[in-house]
Formats: sequence, structure tokens, C-alpha cells
Amino acid sequence: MTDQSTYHHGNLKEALVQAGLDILNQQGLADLTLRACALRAGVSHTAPKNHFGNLAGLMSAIAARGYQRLTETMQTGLPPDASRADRRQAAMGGYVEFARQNPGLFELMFSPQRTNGDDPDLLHHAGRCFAVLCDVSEGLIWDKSDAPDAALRAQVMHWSMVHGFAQLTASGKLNKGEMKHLQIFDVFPQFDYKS
Amino acid sequence: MTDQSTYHHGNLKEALVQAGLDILNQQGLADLTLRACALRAGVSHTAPKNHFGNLAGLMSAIAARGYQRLTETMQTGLPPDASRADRRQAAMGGYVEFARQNPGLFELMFSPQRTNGDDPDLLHHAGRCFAVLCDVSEGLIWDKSDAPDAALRAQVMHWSMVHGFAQLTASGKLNKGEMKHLQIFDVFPQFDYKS
DNA sequence: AGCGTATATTTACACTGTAAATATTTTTTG
DNA sequence: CAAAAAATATTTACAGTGTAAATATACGCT
Repeated sequence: MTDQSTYHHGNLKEALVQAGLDILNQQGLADLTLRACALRAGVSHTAPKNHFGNLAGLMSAIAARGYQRLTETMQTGLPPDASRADRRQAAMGGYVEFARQNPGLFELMFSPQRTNGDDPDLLHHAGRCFAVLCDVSEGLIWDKSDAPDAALRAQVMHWSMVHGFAQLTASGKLNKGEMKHLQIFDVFPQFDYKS
Repeated sequence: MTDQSTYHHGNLKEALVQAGLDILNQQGLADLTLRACALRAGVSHTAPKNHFGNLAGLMSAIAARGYQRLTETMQTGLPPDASRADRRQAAMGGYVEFARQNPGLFELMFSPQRTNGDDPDLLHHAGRCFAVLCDVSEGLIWDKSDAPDAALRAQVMHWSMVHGFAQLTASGKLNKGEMKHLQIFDVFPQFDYKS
């Protein structure tokens, strides 16, 4: 059904998301418009409405795909039997590297303005992304208490840390002076672990 | 020179920034347009060009004012002789509360897409904001080493933490389940201090 | 007073997202 | 298999946006 000569595109939903990702890569967030995506997918500028409703719907789908890719990036380059510490290093490094290399997409993913915060697909993939960080933060000793929600607090702390560093880096706030050369592992060394 | 009957506005630069802040408060980031700011300030939609060049210039000025207010928010409600620990608590709490109460402005402030990252005023006020966080992080023991850049790394860690939590909160990523009720002080308890 | 400059307006234009009406294809149904 | 129904895409129209150019008005200075 991917015939090019048909009136119906056949796989327009996917093609539009892909077009959006390409535009983000090659041009930037400023050029990510509904019409530009449609043009790149070879359809009229009102065709996306059938699949995404409106601009925010398309943006949300692109952001959801972004979370999917971020999740993959956090898990690449790992031997199948990697330790949790190694997996955590990979996740943290991948998160920051993703933000650095995809600043437009990263900004879109965390822009409540442009996306629908209640989009089911977006929620799902963002949740899976967070789940990876939760997994690698298991056993982390953050505060020494054994309160029942200690694990949850460690997870939120871990995500906040990594995300904050990633966003400050990607948005250029840390590109001055000596801070420019700081890597995330310089700033966030190994944590203690529970025995 | 704030005469209303004059052809020249008299203080348009300030009026436009104020109009932008009002729009962000009362309507949201989606309605923050050049024309809307001009209308609210009572001038034609091309008047801002003389003072800010283009939309990005106006947005940068509004963002700069945002950093100014954020800095103030981090320092309010403090007795003149407050301890550094109290000042740090105030700064952290103020940062998060600011993001919660001004989500549109906060998103604008950290949006490289909409602002000019090299705007001198923006750089200055963002720097002053960061300086407050650096000040209250003084003496913080983050890693136990005494490497020469230990202080810098603690500062970057501290900003990343606070900013990450603030942005995840303001963007609704932490509004699910038990995380919803987490305050920043639950997640980031007191740090150790150097003797 | 007069001139240069700063500031503001008018007008025009290309681009954006959305809606309504229409056309085409696919799918369902009788 | 034919007809009806639904899904998908197009055309057209429109209000809104930022920007640029030409023009108008006020200010500041000598």
C-alpha cells in the first residue's frame, strides 16, 4: 500500500512524523511547520488534519517519536550483560548527548506550549523513557533514611539532575568559561550503592 | 515624558516588555505575539522594530526581565542575616515556585528557539541568576575530592538539579501518581557542609 | 529657526494554521 | 457484485503573524 501513484498516500501518518524529524535535523525548530511537513511528505497542506487533527497533534507525535529515540539512545552500545552501573552511565551520557545533538527536537519534547500534554502516545513514550532512568537508579543511595518513598525520591532526583544538566547544556547556559568543558560524569560522579 | 497624548510613546521599550509579561500571565505563551504586545502598549504593530529589531529581540528582553524576577524571587522573604543554608533553601524553593507560577515565562527563558542566546542583557541577567545559585552552593560538599574545580562542579550540579526539577515540574512530567506531591526539599535534602 | 535623528504609522507582502466544501479512493454492507 | 459509507486528500478561502519599505511626526541640538 506504499504505492506512489495512488491518490491516498498509504502511510502518511508515519511519513509526516519522519518529515518533521528530518526538518528538525536539517533546518531547525523554527522551520518545523505543518505546511513544511506536508510538502516534504508530498501531500497538500491540509492532509495532516485527517491524521493529527491540528498542529499540536502533529507536534505531539513528533515529540513522542523523540522520546522513543531518546530511550533507544540511552540503551545503545551496551553489552547484553552490562552491570547496572554501566547501564546508568550509558543512560546518563545518552540523555545528554541526545539533547546536544538534537536541540530542536529536545526543546519540542519538553515544550508544553507546542505539544498536547495529555496525548496518550506522548505520555506512553515519555513514561518508558523515565522508566529506563528509574531502572538504572535502582539501589542508589541518595538520602540515608529508609523512608517508604526513598526509592521514588531517588528516581526523581536522578531524572532532575540528568535532565537539568542536559537542558542547560543544550540551551547554551553552560557554554561559558570553564563550564564549557564539563561533562556530565565530571559533575555527577558515581553514587554510593546499597550493599 | 509619559504623556499619553504625544505621538511618541515616551517609554515604549519598557511598556512593550511589561505588555509581554502581562500577556504571559493572563493568556499564555501562545498569545505572546509581537502584534499583541504592540496593541497592548497602544502603538502600531511595527513600532517595536525601532527598539528590539525583531520578534526575537523583544522575546529576549522579556526573558531577560524574567531572569531578573527569578533572581528576586529566590531572594525574597529572607531576614537580612540569614544563614547560607537558609538562603539556599529560599533560592531552591523560589526557583521551583517561579517555574510553577510562571510556566509560560519560564519556558520562554529557556527556549533557544525564541530568544537570542547572545543578547547582552539576557546574558547579564541570566548570569546574575546563576550567581545567586553559586553563592548559596558555597561550601557544599558534593564529591569528597579536593580537585581545583570541585567548587565549579558543585555549582553546576546544584543548578542542574534545581533547574531539572523545576522544568520537569512546570512541564507536567512529574504530575503523575505519588510524584505529584513531591516538593523539592523532599527530593533534595540538606547537603553536607565543609567544616 | 532649522536640520538631523529618533520614533511611530501606513501599507504591502509572504507565510502560517484552520475551516468548509469538494473529490477521490478504500472499505463495508446488502 | 453493486451501492452505500467511510476514510483520505485536495482546493479554496480566511484571519492572523512577522518583516520590510516608504512615509509621517516629534524630539534634540546648534
